[in-house]
Amino acid sequence: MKEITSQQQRVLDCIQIYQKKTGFPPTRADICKELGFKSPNSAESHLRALEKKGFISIESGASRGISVNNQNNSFGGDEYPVIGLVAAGSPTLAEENIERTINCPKSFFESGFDYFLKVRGLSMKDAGIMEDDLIAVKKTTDVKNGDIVIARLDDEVTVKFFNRKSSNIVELEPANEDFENIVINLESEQLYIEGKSVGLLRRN
Amino acid sequence: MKEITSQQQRVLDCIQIYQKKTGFPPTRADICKELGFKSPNSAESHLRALEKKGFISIESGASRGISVNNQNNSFGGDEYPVIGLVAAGSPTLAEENIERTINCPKSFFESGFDYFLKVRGLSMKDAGIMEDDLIAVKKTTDVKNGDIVIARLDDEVTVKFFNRKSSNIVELEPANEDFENIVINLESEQLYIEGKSVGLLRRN
DNA sequence: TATTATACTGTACATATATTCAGTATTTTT
DNA sequence: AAAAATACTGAATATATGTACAGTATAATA
Repeated sequence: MKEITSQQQRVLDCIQIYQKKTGFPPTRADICKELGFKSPNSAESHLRALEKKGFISIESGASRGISVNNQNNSFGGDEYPVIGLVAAGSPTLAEENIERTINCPKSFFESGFDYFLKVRGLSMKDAGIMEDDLIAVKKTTDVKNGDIVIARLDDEVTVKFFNRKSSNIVELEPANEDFENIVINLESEQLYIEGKSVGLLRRN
Repeated sequence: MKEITSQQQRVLDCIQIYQKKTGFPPTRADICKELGFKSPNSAESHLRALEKKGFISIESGASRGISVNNQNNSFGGDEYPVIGLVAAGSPTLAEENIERTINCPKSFFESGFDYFLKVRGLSMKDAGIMEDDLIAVKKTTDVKNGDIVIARLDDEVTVKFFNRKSSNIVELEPANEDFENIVINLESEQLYIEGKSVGLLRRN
């Protein structure tokens, strides 16, 4: 995605505001009216530039055939899979593990996310994570101490605080005094970081 | 909102599916193509019926000028206010209390909701409600024992479990052993139920 | 320095599109 | 039994709209 100019940003904003207000995209003439242009070709040129840079798609020949390529704006939503956290087995995006999907804006959780993970057990209850809560998971291996991570040891998947003690020692810490820390020596054990928690959703 | 016929429902579904797929509403011809009609007037008639019944709005003269009147479908979202839970004062929807808004589908929490309430303190921590969590609040006075309610005593607003002991006695129970139950005698004290929690949102 | 991208005005036109009119037939409501 | 709503086909048309062409001017890039 190339850089956007300030005028192109104005046009992009205009499209989204118009769509939010009316329910359908603007025509070239609508954009001109909103932004004070006097020629429909002013809008046309900006639209072509925005399309070239990947911000929008234009359906040739179709009136109002503009669609914003929603990357990280809050207009429109997407279906996110809900994956059950089974005691054994990796929480892959394989279809058999998807319980259902939830429609949710892409930018709902700050840094974006990939799927929801349904929590089993109370090992993180003091961090406010209860049974059946849905954790918004961002797939990444870039985690810092104190992050709530989705970790996999062999086939055991677990949600815990991440704490790197030294270059070879990682501790996975629960938030419940009834559970004990899991100490992993990276030299003798395999630890997979599936991702980290970027948010939480609970529905009563 | 009058009753919808099965054919009109097909047309309404068609509009929403088309919009989700392309980013803009269909023309009469598009609807015909999708549903197998041979005359654009078939679509036109259904659109007029849907408009008359309040399911859609049509902008006269505008191409693709159809907008679905989103009541409780998951297409498109709305801005919901986030209200800070101040120690004293009612969490009204007055503008000065709105910290910001969050774009979220209307049907995101099952029974619908009216606003988000930002939590202060840890009095409900054992129920998994932590500081700065956002509770999805549905404005209602219809609460049952065990519901998490937003209650107001004079100017003090609090989030607690609701428990009616008898016709005159209500207990507001925290989920934290460091806090004590609030016992209210309805004969001598005023209790306002602002609403109840229908969900929770946390962003790391 | 030449070229490309940006940022417009203004005119023109083919076609995409809404919309009306004229029918036919069935079902529902009054 | 009459009227209104539903559910279509088919043709016609005014206009809404995308889009190309011809310019002008400035800033950024090669």
